[in-house]
Amino acid sequence: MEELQYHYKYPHPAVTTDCVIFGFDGDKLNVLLVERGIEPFKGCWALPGGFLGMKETAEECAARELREETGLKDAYMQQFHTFSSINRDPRERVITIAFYALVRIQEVIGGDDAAQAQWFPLDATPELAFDHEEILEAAKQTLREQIHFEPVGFELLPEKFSMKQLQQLYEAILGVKFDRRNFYNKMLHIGVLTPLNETEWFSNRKESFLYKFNPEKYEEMKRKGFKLEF
Amino acid sequence: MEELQYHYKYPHPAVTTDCVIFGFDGDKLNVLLVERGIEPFKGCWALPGGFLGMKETAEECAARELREETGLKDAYMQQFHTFSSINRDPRERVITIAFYALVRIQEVIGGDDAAQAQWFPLDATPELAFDHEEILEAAKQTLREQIHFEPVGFELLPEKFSMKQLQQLYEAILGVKFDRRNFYNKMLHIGVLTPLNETEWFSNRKESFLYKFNPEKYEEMKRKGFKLEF
DNA sequence: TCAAAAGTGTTCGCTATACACCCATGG
DNA sequence: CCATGGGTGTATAGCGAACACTTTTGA
Repeated sequence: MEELQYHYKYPHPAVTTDCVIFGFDGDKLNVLLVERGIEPFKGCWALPGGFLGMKETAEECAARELREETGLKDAYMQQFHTFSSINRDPRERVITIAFYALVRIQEVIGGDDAAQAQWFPLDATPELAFDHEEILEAAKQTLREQIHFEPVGFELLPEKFSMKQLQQLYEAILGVKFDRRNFYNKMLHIGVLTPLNETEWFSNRKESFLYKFNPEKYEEMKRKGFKLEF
Repeated sequence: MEELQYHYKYPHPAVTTDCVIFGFDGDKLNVLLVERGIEPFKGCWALPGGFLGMKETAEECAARELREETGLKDAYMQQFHTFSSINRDPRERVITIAFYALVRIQEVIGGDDAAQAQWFPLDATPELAFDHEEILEAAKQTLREQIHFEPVGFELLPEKFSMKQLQQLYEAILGVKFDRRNFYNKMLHIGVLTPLNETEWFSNRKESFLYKFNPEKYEEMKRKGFKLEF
């Protein structure tokens, strides 16, 4: 028989955090999923997540999950919604605080539980456990909105990147196509990119210039009020 | 001695919702606060809120709080953040799902607990219980961001309003001043306003034309992609 | 008759957009 | 030598910001 050693005067729901971990492979946006090893939904793919400890905030809990799955310690991470449908979990009432994280896919090493973690392109995700499809959909929507105010793109790219990569990322997030020349002009004009005098071969036709993100410039622009129109 | 009749294998935090209820009085943005009748923070002003029932979602819980305080049944309401600091509440671990609501201040009637509810201008709020100052600050920030994508302003105004009122509301939310003529032109140009052939006397100098919000036009614009720049 | 509120247009500069040309490379 | 990828510049239209005049009314 189970020991039920925690007692309360009123009923309490369980609280978890779930993480939608986005990574960009240079072509498509991907999300990291784990295969559940226990019931319910055993064998089903799900978002990484877990119960909130009593001595940690939701942010700490989500960061812990991220570290366990990716080995990353300080990725960009943001709370975006709390899901509280009554029957989310068949075991008991569970509400989950959902986060999304942006990571450089190259930096991800197998975490503690990495055996069953796997990247999926956003347009080819499997069926998910619980209400995780809804959570994933909400995360995608939030990311699309955030990108207008925050340079979230840069969190997903390596330190040095080509303009083409940056464009592909924005196209992948927003689901639209941009004119290559206008995209170059705009990005260079707003000034958050520092051109490097380096090139790299991405295609086998021609080498590309590399850029890096300029955080000081970005902070300055955010203070003055800022818009990134697309 | 208290009866502790709810038992769990693992510790569970308590979960509440808190509501930041904004109202516009034609001049300034206001927030509805309640005076706490019980410990902790007895006598202190706080955001309306309460414990999540086991048979209601966070959204239902917040709507219930709103109804109890304002008598309103279907105001605009939006979840914006979940606060989970460890010692938010001295009694036990409590996490709170925070919502903000936009209501027409004229439509608010005394709710069930109205005796101790009171509107405060945003620039003259008293000291608040718990971490409610932080919650209020986050709500203001969220509202400022939302107003660029959603016509949240209209939720705060009466059905018929003058251009001046609309401008004052936007100024109050964003904390800036606009050129009266440019504001008129822009608002009329984007087409979400329907001019009414009616006037009303707001000042004692000259009567003002009235407008109403056009939701169909707004939905159409939102589908096509949309920006409200200020 | 003067001050304050409110309604209406014009001008200018910037920027988003559409679009064309050149260079380098591998086959 | 040509197809492909990649770098750069220009012309135009539309929008945002600055700005002036008129009318109405109460004091």
